[in-house]
Amino acid sequence: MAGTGTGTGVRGARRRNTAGGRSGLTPERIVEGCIALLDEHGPDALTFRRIGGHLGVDPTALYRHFRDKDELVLAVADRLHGRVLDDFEPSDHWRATLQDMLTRNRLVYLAHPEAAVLSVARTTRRAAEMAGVEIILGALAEAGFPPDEAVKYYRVLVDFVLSWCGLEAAYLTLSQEARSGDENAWSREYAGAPADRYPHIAAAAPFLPTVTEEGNFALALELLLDSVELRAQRYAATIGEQRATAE
Amino acid sequence: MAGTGTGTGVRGARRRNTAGGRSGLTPERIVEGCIALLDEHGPDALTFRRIGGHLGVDPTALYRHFRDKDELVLAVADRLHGRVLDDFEPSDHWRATLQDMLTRNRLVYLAHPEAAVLSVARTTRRAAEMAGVEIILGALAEAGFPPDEAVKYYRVLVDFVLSWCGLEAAYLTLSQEARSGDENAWSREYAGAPADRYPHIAAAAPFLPTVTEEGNFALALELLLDSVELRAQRYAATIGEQRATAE
DNA sequence: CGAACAAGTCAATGGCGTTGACAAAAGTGT
DNA sequence: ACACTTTTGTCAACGCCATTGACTTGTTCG
Repeated sequence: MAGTGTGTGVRGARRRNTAGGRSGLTPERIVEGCIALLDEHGPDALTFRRIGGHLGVDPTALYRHFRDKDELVLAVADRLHGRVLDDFEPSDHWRATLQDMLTRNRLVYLAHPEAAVLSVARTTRRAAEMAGVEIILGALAEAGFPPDEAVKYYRVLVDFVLSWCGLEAAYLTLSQEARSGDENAWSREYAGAPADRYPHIAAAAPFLPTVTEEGNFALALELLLDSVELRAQRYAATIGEQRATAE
Repeated sequence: MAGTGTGTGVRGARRRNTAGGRSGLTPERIVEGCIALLDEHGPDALTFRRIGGHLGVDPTALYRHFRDKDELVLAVADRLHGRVLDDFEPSDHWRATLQDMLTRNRLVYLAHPEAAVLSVARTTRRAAEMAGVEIILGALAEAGFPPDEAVKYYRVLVDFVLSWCGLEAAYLTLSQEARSGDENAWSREYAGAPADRYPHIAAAAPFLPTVTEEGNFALALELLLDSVELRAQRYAATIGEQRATAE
């Protein structure tokens, strides 16, 4: 229950409900500072020393508001998670709703990879998360799935987007050298693969760099939703059949 | 390039092809020690000091075999990749080949969650990785895709299985408290969701705990391969059409 | 007003990756 | 066998990190 950090386990016991101490430092201001720092200087900049410097405050002052760095990162993640649904409007077709929502989810997470990496495997159980689950389950119900079927596809879609974002975010948090090395692997080393031992790689090598991250995600999501839609249609057909034979 | 660590950039210039120095320290022994350490004490245990302690060697001795920690992690990752292919036999149908290989990939990674977390995001560009890529591209070629199409589905399938394993592995490496807390979220807090605000969650709640990790992965993979197969058939049909009209 | 306590500061701890200087062992050429 | 070069393990140190305990200062409430 990371919350805003106001609660148990914070240095100096419980906090009064005032608007900041003598430096005007609040969990909200800290989280905002962290996001600014992440956006400006990258994931490696998220250290207590640099956050403190950015806010004009002693680094250890942050411990008055967050128990440790993990709680701080989760608070940042919470703030971002809310943004996914901030101005989200369900579409009139269930498939468009799912596609829009999952795509937005990815964009928000990838805007802040450091927070994403640490939070994809966690369940926050806060209001924003529940609202998102409700929307997805609603879309699947609209597709025609009964609850016991819907939960299966719900888990597939959620785990898919979370894990995919986790992978992309982890990649973004790599150091610059490691990342450029990995990127060169595709265009250089795979292109130089011996055609006798790796014929298919040799044939595919020219096209490997043409795949973009956005296109890759879009295709994966499209493949999944295609299958879900197909099964929804089949499910509806068998239900209709059962109804027809029952009458 | 990075290879086993024997190569450029390693402290002390190039190395002779002897079987270890005066302590019998080799890149292979180091990697094995790392995996043992990861399995036993988790991902945070992978520090030069602890590796050195585990191998009975000065921590900085590792720099004679690996330029930096990144290169070491890559070597560990490739060892895992290699285990996926150790006794793998391609099936006679391309879909079975893909399904078997990706399923094996998951099993190997989840057997060493700590190592998996560190390696899923990396492209190792070593032999084992290339062999796996070749198999997947070969299966897609067998499905009827030309290289420029095959690379798209290759990237989808690989990124899917890597990211999925990363998420599951990250979950397995969470502390016991965090994990049980997250598990309770599904059965307790979601079950107690107010039915007026979250009607679909309320309806689905009883079925949420019935989803297993294995079944979840199997379903996701099945959905993806269904779509890939469908597109392969459609692609073959349009090619046949073009041939028919060309004659 | 004064006691209680929150909130910021300071100094210090131990761990991390990494580096440079050094010593000992192992190979190499004569 | 000898001097040589190169490898490879060791040692001490640097700067960074998160985190802690003891302090000071400001705020707030009885």
